[in-house]
Amino acid sequence: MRHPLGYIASDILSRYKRMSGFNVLHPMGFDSFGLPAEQYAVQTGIHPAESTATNIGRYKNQLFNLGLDYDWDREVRTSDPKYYKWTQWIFSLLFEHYYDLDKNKAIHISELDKIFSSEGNSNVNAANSQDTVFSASEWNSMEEKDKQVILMNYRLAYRKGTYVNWCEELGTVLANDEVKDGVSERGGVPVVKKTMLQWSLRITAYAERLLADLNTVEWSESLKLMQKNWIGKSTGLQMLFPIENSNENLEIYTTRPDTIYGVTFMVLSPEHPLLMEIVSEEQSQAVNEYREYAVNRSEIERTSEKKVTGVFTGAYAVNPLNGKKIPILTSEYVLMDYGTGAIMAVPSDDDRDRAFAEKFDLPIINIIDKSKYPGSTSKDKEGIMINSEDIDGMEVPDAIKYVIGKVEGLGIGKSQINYKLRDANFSRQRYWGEPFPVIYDDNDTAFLIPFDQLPLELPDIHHFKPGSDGRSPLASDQKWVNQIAGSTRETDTMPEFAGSSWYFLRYMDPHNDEKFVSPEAIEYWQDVDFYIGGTEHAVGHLMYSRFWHKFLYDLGYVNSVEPFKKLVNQGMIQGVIEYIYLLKDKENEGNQFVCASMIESDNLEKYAKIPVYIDYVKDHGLQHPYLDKEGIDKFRNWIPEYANAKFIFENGSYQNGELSSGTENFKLYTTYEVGKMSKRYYNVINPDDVVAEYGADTFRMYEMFLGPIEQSKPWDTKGIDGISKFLRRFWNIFFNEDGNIDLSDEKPIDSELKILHKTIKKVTEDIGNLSYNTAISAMMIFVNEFKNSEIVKKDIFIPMIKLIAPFAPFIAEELWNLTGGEGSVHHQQFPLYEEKYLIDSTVEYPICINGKKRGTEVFSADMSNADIEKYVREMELVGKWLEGKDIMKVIIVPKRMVNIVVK
RNA sequence: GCCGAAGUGGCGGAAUUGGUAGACGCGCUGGACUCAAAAUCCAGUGAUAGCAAUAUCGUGCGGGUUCGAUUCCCGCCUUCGGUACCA
Repeated sequence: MRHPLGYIASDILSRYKRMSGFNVLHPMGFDSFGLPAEQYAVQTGIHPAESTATNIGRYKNQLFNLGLDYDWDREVRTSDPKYYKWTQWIFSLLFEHYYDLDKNKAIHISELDKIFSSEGNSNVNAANSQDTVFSASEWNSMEEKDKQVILMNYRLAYRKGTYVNWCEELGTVLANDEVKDGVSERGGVPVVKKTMLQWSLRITAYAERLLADLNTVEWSESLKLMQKNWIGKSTGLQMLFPIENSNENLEIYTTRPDTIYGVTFMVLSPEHPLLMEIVSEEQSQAVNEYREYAVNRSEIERTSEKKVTGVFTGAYAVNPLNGKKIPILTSEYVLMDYGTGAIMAVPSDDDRDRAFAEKFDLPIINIIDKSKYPGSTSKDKEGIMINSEDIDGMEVPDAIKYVIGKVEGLGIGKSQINYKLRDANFSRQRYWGEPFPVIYDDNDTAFLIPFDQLPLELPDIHHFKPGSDGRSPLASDQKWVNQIAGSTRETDTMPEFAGSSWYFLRYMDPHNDEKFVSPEAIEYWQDVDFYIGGTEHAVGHLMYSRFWHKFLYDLGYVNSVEPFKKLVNQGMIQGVIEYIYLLKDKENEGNQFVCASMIESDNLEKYAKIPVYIDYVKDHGLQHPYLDKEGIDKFRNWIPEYANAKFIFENGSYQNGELSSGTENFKLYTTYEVGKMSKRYYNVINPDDVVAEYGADTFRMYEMFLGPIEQSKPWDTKGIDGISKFLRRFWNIFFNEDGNIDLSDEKPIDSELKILHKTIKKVTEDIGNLSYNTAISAMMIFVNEFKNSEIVKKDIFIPMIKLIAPFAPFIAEELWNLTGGEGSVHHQQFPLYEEKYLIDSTVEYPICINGKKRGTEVFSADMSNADIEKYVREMELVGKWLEGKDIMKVIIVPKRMVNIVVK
C-alpha cells in the first residue's frame, strides 16, 4: 500500500466539515478495471474479477484500520456491471453526438443528418475527420452504409484507422498520456507507431473549452500549466504549395508566415499519403527504403537519439508568393499527426530546419534582422524582415499579419488554430475493461446496442493472453462474438480512463438503476468541492474527466462546467536510502567496504554505493547513521556475496567475525539520500506496520506533521516519537494518579481561556488552509502548557477533545466516552473561538531605532497609535539614543513593534 | 533545450505575506528520578567572541529598493518536477 497521505488529508477535512455542520460526501471507490489486474491474470491464471475483489477487500481493511471515515454505502467499482452500464451509456451518447463549433456544444447526430440532406457538408462547422465535400443531392443518393461512414467522421466517439501507439508486449494500444519517453507508463515496455482500426474520442473538439475553463478552477498554477502545455494551442497559417508537374498541392501549417521568403525546402513526414505519389522514379527506391527505416523505428529510438535523417523525393514545390522552385524532402522529424504532416522549412529561423539544411547542404537565406533585439532567439517573434521582397523592413508581427492576409486573399490558405492535443484512443485489445455496446453488420457498419439491453456484460472467459494479431482475448469467444444473428460484436474493450472519467458523479446517487445520477442528486451535490490526488493524473484522468463532464453538461445531465472546483496534489512519502561504500578494483583482495567517514570525496569514482536494508542501520536517517557489528553480521548473512568481505573503519577492520584491533564498538558509517520507497533500496516502510506499532492516530498525525501535504517528504522513523509522546501526554492529562478521570467544573481563568481559544483559532484556520502540520504544532503547544496541570477543567479540556478529533479519531472518541460525552465526538459541534479571549490587555512592544531593537515597553491595548507615538517621543530610553538626531517618523506595527526612524 | 516550483540550523519544517528569523517536532548536551536501564520530567541548543550582560554575522550566491527584506526588483548558481523533433 502506498502511503495514504491524501486519504488522511481528506479524512481530516471531511471530519472537520461534518463537525462544522456540513453534509459531507466523502466517498471511496475502486478503479478496478485495467491492465495490472489483467497482467496478474495472465501470469497466474486467476480471474481478474477474483483478484480485484480480494485486493479491494484487503485494501478496504487497511483503510478502515487507518480510521478513514468514508461513506461506504456509496462505494463504486468501475468493473461492476451496475456501474459500467452507465459508462457504456455515456459512450453511446458520445457516439450519438457531434460537436458544433459555431454553437460550441455537442448536438445529436440526427441534426447533422438533416443538414446533410438539405445542404451537404460544405457549410457545416463541426469537429470532424471528414476530408471530402459533398452536396445535398450527393448525400441523398448515397447508400446507407456510405452515409454511416461519413457520419462516423463527425461522431464524438468514432471508429477510424488511426495512427496509434502499439505496445507489442502488452498486446494493446495506448493513449498518448499512457506513453512516457517512448515506453509504456505501466511496465515500461517499448511502443511503436502503427495504423489500426480503432475507436477514438474526439476530445479535440473540446480543446478550446478545456483550455479556457482552466481559468475558472482553483488548481495549482503548475498543474494548470501542464494542462495548457498538453493542449498546446498555437495560431498559424495553413496554406497550399503547388507541386511542380502535378495537380496536387502540398498543404502545410506554419506559425511563422513571415518567414515564407526564407523557405528553401519542404519536408513531408515519411507516413504522408502524398509521398509515394509525388516521388520521382529515380528517387523512389531511396524514399521507399527511408520509409521502411522510419516506420520501424520505435518511439524510444526516435526520442532518445534524434538523428538528422531524410531523403530527397525528386519532386519540387513552388512558392506561391514568388514562384520559386523548392525541393521536397521527407524526414522523420516531421510528425504525421500534427498540423498537416508537412512543413515549409526555414533553416534561417528554425533550429531543426537549420540542422537539416546544414547536413544536406541546402541553402539558407537570412530573412530576419535581429540586431535591434539583443538576446533574441529564433523562437522569439521579433526582428525586421530582410531579403523578403514585399515585406522587407516590416517588423515580424506585422509581417505575420500581412502574409496571412495576402495568402487568404489569393485563396490558397487560411489562418488556423492547432492543438497538440490528440483525439483519445479508446480501444484496448484486452479483456479486463468495459465491452463496447457496439455490433457490426456485414458492411462493418457500427450500431449501438439499445440502451435497455445494457449493461453488456463481459463474458466469463479464462484465457487472458492477448492475441498476437492485435486482437483482444474476447475475439476468441466465438459464441459471445456472434451472439446476435447477422452481426458481430466489437471485441476490444474500453481503456482504464473510461470508468474513472465520471465516477465522482456516480457517488452522488450510486444505487440508481434508472439514471446514471438523478437530477435531484446533481442539483444537491453539484460538483466536487475538493479533490485530492497525485500529479500523475495531470494530463490523463483530469483531462478526460473534464472532457466528459463538459459533454454531459452540453446534454444537460450535469449543471456545472467543471467537475473539480478545487484540487490539491498531495506529495509522496519518500524513503531514505542508506549506502555503504564498496571499493572498486579490489577484486584480487576480495570485497572491501570503507567507512563513509574515510572516503575521499574528490575520488568518488573509486567506490560503488551499495544500498543497505534500513533496519540494519543504527541512527537510520540521522546525521551519522552507521552499521555496528550486529548490523554488519546481518548484512553479511543477507547477501552471501559479501559474507567474507572486509569492512574498514577508522580504527581498524572487521572480516569474517574477526576484529583487527581491540575495539568492540566500531561504527561503519553510512551515507543516505532521499529517494523513492522501493524494494530495490530495501527502504519500504509499510503503513500497516507503523499502525500496528504506534496506532492509527499517531500514524495519521505523523504523516500530516511531516510537512505540507503538497510536498513530497522522506519518512523519518525517529520523528514519530514526538507525535506519540504528544498523544500520550494529551491522554495522561485526563487521568489522575489513581488512573481515574475526574473532571472539574471549576471555571477556567483568563490565561487558560486565552491559550484554548488561541489554539482553536489556529487549528480552525490551519485546517481550512490544509496546513495540518502547523495545526498539530498549535495543539502541541497547548499540551505543553497544560501537561502538568493538577485540575482537569471541563471547559478547557472537553473542547480540546473535539479539536483533536479529526486528526486522532480513535483517541478522541475514547476520551469523549470516558469523560461522559453523549454519542460520538465526531457528531459534536467543532469548537468555535471567541475573539474576546484572544485580546491581549497588554502588549509588549520592542522599541526600535532605525530597525534596531533598543528596549521594550508595555502599552495598554486602549492606547491609540497617536498616544503611543507621543509616549515614545518622550521616553528616556529614546532620548539616550537620539542625542543630536531628528526623529523623522514613528512607525507602529500593530502587536509587533514601535520603530523610530531617525536621520 | 523549453516551461514550472523550490533553496532557511545537524534534520523535517515555521514565520500573521515587508515587521523581534528559526515556532513545533526530531536529534544532540547537561541535570533530576533510579542500584541500573527504559520511560518520564527540567534546562540548554544558528555561528563567532565573551565568565557574563551583550555584540557582530546569519534565510543558495552577487547587487538594488526600504527606517526595516526569508518576503519586492535585477543578474547568476544548484536541486526537484513537467515536457520535448508540435513547424
